[in-house]
Amino acid sequence: MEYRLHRLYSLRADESGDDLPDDPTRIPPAVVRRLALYSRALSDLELQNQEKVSSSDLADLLGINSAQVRKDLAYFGQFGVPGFGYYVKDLRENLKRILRTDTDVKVILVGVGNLGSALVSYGGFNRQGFRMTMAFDADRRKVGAARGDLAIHHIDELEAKVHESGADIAVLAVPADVCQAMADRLVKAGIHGILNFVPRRLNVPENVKVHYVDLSIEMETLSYYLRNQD
Amino acid sequence: MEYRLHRLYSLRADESGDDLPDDPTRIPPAVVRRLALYSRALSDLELQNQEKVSSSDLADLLGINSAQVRKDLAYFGQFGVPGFGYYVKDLRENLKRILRTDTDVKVILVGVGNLGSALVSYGGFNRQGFRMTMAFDADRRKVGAARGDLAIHHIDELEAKVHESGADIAVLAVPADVCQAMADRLVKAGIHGILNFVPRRLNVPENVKVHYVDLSIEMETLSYYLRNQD
DNA sequence: TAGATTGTTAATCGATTAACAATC
DNA sequence: TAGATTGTTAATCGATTAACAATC
Repeated sequence: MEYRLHRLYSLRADESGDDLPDDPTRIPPAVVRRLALYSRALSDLELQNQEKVSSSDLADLLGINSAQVRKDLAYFGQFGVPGFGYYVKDLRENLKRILRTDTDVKVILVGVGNLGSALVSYGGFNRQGFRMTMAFDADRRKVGAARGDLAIHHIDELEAKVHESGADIAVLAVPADVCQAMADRLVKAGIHGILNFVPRRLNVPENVKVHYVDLSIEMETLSYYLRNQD
Repeated sequence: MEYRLHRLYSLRADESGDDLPDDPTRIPPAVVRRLALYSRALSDLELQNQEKVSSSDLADLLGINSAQVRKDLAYFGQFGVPGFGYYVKDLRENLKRILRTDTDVKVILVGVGNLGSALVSYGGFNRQGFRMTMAFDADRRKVGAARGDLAIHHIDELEAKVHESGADIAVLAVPADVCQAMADRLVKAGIHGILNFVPRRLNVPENVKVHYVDLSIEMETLSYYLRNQD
C-alpha cells in the first residue's frame, strides 16, 4: 500500500536522525502550537511514570479530537505503534527535537516595566528552556540592578550587546509610542523573532517573525461572550 | 434584490437600538477578536482626527483582506456608505456597543504573584474599560497592601467578597497545582469567565468561558519557525 | 453623471473529523 | 490469534478571499 512506502521513507529519515518535513516553515502555526501542548502534556505524564499514551488519551487531555493528534504528528513522521499507542518518553523526546527545545534558547527582554519585570521572574519560560540572558531599559535608574539573575543594560547599549547575548529572540514590553522604533533597532541588531506584548502591529522584514500577545484583546473577546450569554 | 430586503430588516433593528445577530454566541471567536482590533484601530484614527475610513484602510492597518473586514461587520448589520466608506466615529461607537465595551467591565484578580502584580498595573485593561476591583492571594503578608488602588484580600474571603465586587470575570494567575481548585471555587462563587494565565487546562461547566494566555506556548511556536528558517 | 466602495454571494482555501485498512 | 490503535485518505466543516451588482 502507498503509505507503507511513506513509512519506509520515514524510517530511513529517522536513521539519518532527521525527520523534519521538506519545508518546516510550511507547518500551520496551529499545528506547532498543539505540538508544544503535547510536549508539555507528555512531560506531565512522564512525571506520573506513565509509560504509554494513546492519541485519544492525549486528545482528552487537551480537549481535542484524537484524529487531530495523529494527523499533527504525521507531519513529522511516524512515532506510534499500531494497536499500542505511543511510548511517552520516546514521543516526548521526538517532539522536543522537532520543536528544537532540546537545547536552550536565549532571549533578551526589552522594556523592564511592570510587565517586563514580571516576565523575568515568570517561571514558565525557564521551565521550557528559554533563558533570558539580558534586559534593556531606557531608565538609567534601572540599569545595573539585577532582577532575578539578569543584568539590566541601558537601551543605548542594545546594538553593542545583542550580539554578545547570542539571542535571536526578543521579548518586547516597551511603551506603545516607541515600539516600532525599537523593533527596527532589534531587527538591525540581528534579532529574528519578537514576542510582542505591546498592543501595536509591528512592521518588520519578511525574514523576521512577530508573535503578538494582546492581553486586552483576549479580555475583550472573553467579555463579549459572557455579556451576550443570557 | 434579496439583500435589499436584509437591509430593511437591519434598519428596522437599528431603530430599535438592537442589531445583534440572532445568537451572538455563534459568532466565531476570530471574528470577535478582529472586531476588538478594528475598535482599537478606530480609536487611534479618531485621535488623529480621521473622519472616514474604508474597509481597505482598516484591512491594511491590521494586515488582512478588505473583504474580511466587510464580512466581519456584516454579521452585525450595515455600518458603511457604499462608494464612501465608514464614518470613523460612527463605526467605533457601533463596535463598542456590539462588544459591550461601552460600559466598564469589572474583573477580579486571583493570585498576586509576579505576573498578577504586573497585570494590576498593566494599563491596557483600564484603557479598554476593564476595572480590576479586587485581588486575592493566599499569602497573608500581601493582604491589605494596596497595589495601585486595589485592595488585596485573603483567598479565604473569596466567596464572601466576589458578590460584593460585582465582577463576573476573574484573571487567574496562581501556582499551577492549585489552579483547578481555584477555578472550582470561582465558578461556585458566581464567576462566569476566566482569563487563565496558568499553563493548565481547566475543567469548568458549560456556561463558564475560559480563555487561555499561554506565554510559553507562544514562545515555543515563535521559536520553532526561527530555528527552522535557515 | 462617473468613480468609488459597500454588502453579498460564490469560489477557494485550509483545518478538522470520520472512517478504515494496516499493523502490532 | 483477537483486540486495540496507528497512519492515512476522504468527507466535512469552517474561514478567507474574489468578484460584482447595488449604492451613494
